Amino acid sequence: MSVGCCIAFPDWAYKPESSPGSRQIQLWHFILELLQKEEYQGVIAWQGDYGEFVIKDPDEVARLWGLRKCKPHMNYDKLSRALRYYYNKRILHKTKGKRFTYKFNFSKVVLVNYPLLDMASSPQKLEELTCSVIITALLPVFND
DNA sequence: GTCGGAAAAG
DNA sequence: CTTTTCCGAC
Repeated sequence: MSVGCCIAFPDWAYKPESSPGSRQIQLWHFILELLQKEEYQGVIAWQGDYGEFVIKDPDEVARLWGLRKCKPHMNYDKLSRALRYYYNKRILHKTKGKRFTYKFNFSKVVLVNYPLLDMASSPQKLEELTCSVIITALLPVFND
């Protein structure tokens, strides 16, 4: 567990500059990025349970991802394989039965000394937080 | 559609 | 190490 300025998050969410995988944007980070922007709600959006999101337009998400990584031949088949590698890493898991739906493991994300809410001692409080609050808190840490 | 092995790229 | 590419199996 690593500690940031205002929040503490698991090591899977922490990628220092020197870390091998940090040189290029991580897929799950990119997903979080799209999820945060309203203009992509027709392409990918939060839906269902806490941390759950649905890819409404798989081809478009793949196109956007390919654009970011300069991989013109990216498609949902390949993007989804990358997402499946996250299962064992406990970053994501599949919401079975729901098409194009995955779920972030925010249960491993613990916020401490949050400016407005005191949830460090109450796991229930974390569940009450909206995903957008979590993302808004996490993204500044990951961005340059 | 989803899964996960295998090989390979960076 | 993460992700890309390819693909057989269900």
